[in-house]
Amino acid sequence: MDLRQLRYFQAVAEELSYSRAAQRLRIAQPALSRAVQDVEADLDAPLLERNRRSVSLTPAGKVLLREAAILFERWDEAMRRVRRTAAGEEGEMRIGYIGPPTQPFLGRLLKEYRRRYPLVSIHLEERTPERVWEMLAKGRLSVAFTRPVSTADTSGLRTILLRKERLGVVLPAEHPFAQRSSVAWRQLAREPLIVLARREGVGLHDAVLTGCQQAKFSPRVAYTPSLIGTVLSYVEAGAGLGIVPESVVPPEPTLRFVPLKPVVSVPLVLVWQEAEDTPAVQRLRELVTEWQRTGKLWKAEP
Amino acid sequence: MDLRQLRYFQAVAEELSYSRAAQRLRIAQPALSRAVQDVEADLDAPLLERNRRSVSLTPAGKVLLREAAILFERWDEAMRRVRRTAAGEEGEMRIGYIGPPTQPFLGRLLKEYRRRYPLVSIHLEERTPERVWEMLAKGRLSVAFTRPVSTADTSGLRTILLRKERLGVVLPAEHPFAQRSSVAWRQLAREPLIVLARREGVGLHDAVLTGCQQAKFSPRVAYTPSLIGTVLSYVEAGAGLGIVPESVVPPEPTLRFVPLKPVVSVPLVLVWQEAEDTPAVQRLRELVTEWQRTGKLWKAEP
DNA sequence: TCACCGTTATGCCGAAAGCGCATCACCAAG
DNA sequence: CTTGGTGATGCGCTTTCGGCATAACGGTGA
Repeated sequence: MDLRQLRYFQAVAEELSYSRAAQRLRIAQPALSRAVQDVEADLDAPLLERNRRSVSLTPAGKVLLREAAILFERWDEAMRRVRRTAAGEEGEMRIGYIGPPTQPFLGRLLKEYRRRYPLVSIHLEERTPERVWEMLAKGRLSVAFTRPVSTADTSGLRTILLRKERLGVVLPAEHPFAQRSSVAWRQLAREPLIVLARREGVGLHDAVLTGCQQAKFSPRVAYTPSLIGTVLSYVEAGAGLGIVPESVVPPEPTLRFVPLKPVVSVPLVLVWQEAEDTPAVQRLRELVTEWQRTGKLWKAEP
Repeated sequence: MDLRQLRYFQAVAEELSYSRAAQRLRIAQPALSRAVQDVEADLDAPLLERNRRSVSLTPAGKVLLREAAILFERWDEAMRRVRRTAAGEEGEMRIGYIGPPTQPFLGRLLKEYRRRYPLVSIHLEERTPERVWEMLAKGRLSVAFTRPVSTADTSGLRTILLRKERLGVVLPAEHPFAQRSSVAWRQLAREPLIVLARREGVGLHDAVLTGCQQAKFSPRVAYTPSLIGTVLSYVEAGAGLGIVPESVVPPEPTLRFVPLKPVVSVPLVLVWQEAEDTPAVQRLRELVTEWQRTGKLWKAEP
């Protein structure tokens, strides 16, 4: 027994007429006659009562008609789902990300993604850059927004650069450097510095150390808090000068951000498993590329 | 896309190997290769990743594999149900019956039926004989145990005789007739009689009147209660003599049943719609026939 | 490095199945 | 009794399906 045969039976059972059903199916009537006979033989069950000039359903026929409707429904649904999955319009995606540097765009990006592909279910995992890379390597994430980490195992992973952020110094508005358009690394040699803890952001922390090293001094690191916001709090409290990427705009008017020279930058990247490059991830990449190309994010609210 | 193709895809997806799948399906490997390609073209979705020496599932392939399992499950279930329905092992049956004369056997009969065909759902409707015939004519019942009713429309209905019950007189144990082996109708001429109400049992009531008429007298009908049990109560109370079929065995030792001569009997029949003669009903008829033939009912409890 | 083995894909042919046309058998209505 | 419409059947054509032989390819071992 076959889908084609079932479809034919269904047509006859619904029309209660072989000739009308044949018209509907755009085939000749004898083919139908055969098909239904074959089905009956296959199930060894009479399905249609063809007595004098009228066709009616036997109990088994009624059951089959009901079941057929259900089966075709499920069948179509299954085909739809496969197509949608292949097109990246349906599926599942686990996104890893690090909070602060992605905060300015991630929300709006995902909002647009959900608008376009509402059937893709998204799981978000906020972690430290190191954890993100680890989960990615283990296949626990489909894709991630993070910073490069030198220790990470990047085999089988592919990345695209989203942005490079210059490092700069955050200082109180009344500080002598506050009005300048840039500050040299050298000038930080004697200052107490405040940098994000290494375990929270290896890339950033190491970039700061590299900057100092290239300027040939060893930094006096006063504090290494776990949150980027806490860096700002320390600065406000006069505990020293903070070093952060430019995306960390101080919200308080009492603080200033001044870029450091020579430019040292920390990249932000999009990473994914080459092996698990699902259509849903591809669509996300397309969206990111579109954003990069046009330079425009989508409005938060339509 | 086709059931065959889906089955082929399923085999490959489960084995993750074309050649093993081909072995399992007992076909040659090239046929499989084609079939899967056709499916992929049909859905325009890649389903299998055949890279270097290994076959793996794409996201769409995973979805299809899951859906396929569900679909085949439902498909098999549907086929099973149709077969079972045709064999009368599954289905629905509305049985009409009249209470008192069927009481000695109906319970055990249905118990055995349920034991043999547990998936047939049975609806029981107890009515007066007239109502039973009416519902049968309207197609509201699949089959019924009842007594013939002269006014009933029997077109399209078929009946088989279950038993013919002789009429007899129920009287107090101390009554002069109580020790006799039969009583002539004539002898009831002067007695006050108690008969079931005509609206409750036309066949029985009319049979009594016919008996009297053939004995050439008009009966003195004292009471016509609605329940057969009430007939016995009246007799016990000394209100007259009851006339009932022999299946009404007086449980009280104070009452006696004595057959009437000449024999007048009321039949009990099994009736069904010729047009709605479902397999479930056929099985019930077979069971009844078996009972009639062997004369044996099945034990109430195994 | 190269031959070899086992993998999937492709070309080709014979067998089988599906379909349409013509026609039959049947029944009801005119 | 004819006529028109129904489903069933016989037959030939076309399509499809499967098998065989073989190609293309990648991994493995000498």
